[in-house]
Amino acid sequence: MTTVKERVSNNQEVNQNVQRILVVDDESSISELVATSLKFVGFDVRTAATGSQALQIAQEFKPHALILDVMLPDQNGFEVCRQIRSEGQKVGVLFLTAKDSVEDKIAGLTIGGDDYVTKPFSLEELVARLRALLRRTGVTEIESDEEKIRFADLELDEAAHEVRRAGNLVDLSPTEFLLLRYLMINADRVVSKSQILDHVWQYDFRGDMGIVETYVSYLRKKIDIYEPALIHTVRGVGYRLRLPVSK
Amino acid sequence: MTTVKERVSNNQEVNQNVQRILVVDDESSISELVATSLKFVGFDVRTAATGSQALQIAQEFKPHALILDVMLPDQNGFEVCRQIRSEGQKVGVLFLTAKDSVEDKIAGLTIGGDDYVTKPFSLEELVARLRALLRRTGVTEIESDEEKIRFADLELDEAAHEVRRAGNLVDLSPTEFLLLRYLMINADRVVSKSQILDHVWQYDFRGDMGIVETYVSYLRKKIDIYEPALIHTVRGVGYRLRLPVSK
DNA sequence: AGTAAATCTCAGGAAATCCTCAGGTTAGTA
DNA sequence: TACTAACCTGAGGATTTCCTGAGATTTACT
Repeated sequence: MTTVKERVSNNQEVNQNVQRILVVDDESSISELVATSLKFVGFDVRTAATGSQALQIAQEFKPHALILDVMLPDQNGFEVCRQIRSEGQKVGVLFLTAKDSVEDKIAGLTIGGDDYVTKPFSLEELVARLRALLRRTGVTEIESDEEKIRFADLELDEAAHEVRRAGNLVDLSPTEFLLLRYLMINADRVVSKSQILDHVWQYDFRGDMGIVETYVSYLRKKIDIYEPALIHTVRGVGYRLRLPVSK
Repeated sequence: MTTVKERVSNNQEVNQNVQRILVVDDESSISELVATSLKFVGFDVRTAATGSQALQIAQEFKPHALILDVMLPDQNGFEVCRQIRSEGQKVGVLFLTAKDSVEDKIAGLTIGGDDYVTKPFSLEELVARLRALLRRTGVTEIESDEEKIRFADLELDEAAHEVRRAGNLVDLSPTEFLLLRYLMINADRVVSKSQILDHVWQYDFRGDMGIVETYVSYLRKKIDIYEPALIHTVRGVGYRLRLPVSK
């Protein structure tokens, strides 16, 4: 999450040190959204709007993973996936699919280490799934990522989807889990309610920010029943995970 | 807003060393206000009143960030944003929106590194948000910005939204925080009450300057209970943050 | 279908913050 | 010293923000 500065956005040169992701979706609003977020967290990203364009870019970009809309104007996502793989490229695929489309069909087709996410998704979730996929498919040369995030006596295990406070297992709902992760990733800095909404909730959520308050409240009842309390509200600004200060 | 004379207002030449901001708002009072302030703090600024004009200017000006009213006469701000980005320009966007407008709509759309500020805003806040945005989106080549401002034994941490005096945590309300930041940014120079009002309070505040006195008083009770006092009043002129002089 | 869990809306109450006001204090000046 | 303008600060009411419980709605699973 920290600091990967990519200066030349449309640099055609392939950056060797960073994981490369190719995002394929014909809705530019989606691919832009995803690309921006992924760049922000440190990936090297390209986008394509069609299957054939994706194929073309993949040849020279050699992505570690694809984020691939199942519905594309020229051909379907599975076909694109098959073609790219038939060229010998070892690449994990994260499919994007509409909620109402027949999920089982996708489930059946996402074999191997692949995965899928339904639209609309939340950015936190997308990134988490992508990371898991990269780990699973082992396309990453970098052994960097530990699968646990820690803060104080809090421990969040991505792989096991488990949270512990002072060793005690805490049972969280999916949304609570995403919220806590977002807070932990941003430990010690204030995050506003709209930032939380943007990252934790699905991108088309239209409710008001009260729901963030509600979920913070839920979270507190589960993890801040232990001492000391870690979730602090900064009135008029947002929330912040922090340890009590010395004085 | 007081008096910042902008000399080379419509200089078409692009300054390469300074971050370029394009301000888009159809109310000229707003865009002027914002432009003047940003120029004053060192940005290279252009303004546009419509979406199409913004697009046109963006092409040659290549701004690092946009400050963009959501409501524009010809098209809405999101559309403008999308178009500029679709041309491959990498820009962060700070949306301006009326307080009562449907906030949820914005929340959903300002993903990635973007942010939004509701009208009426305070200039201090706008600039702070803009800086944070530039840091986040990494469009700035300058890695200079630490997220802390220091003066004497005072330390103001933007990210944590925390203030310490001699290491001791000081709890400030949002307005107190903005006021202190303004004083710290202008450390050692006198700032008048109307300057403070212009920068710290929302631009439509209609109360009198007594409120500045009140808040200076609040601040003193929180940070000048320590020795030596740092906030000094310059009678008939304003306030000034300074260390006692040796002689 | 039926149940349980998770999600979301809503609204009352509590608390922090904001702001006005007015009486008291200080600094400058005659 | 007396006067005046500028400034300080406490009090208190208005406003905003936040918390939380309760219920409606959706989703997942049997």
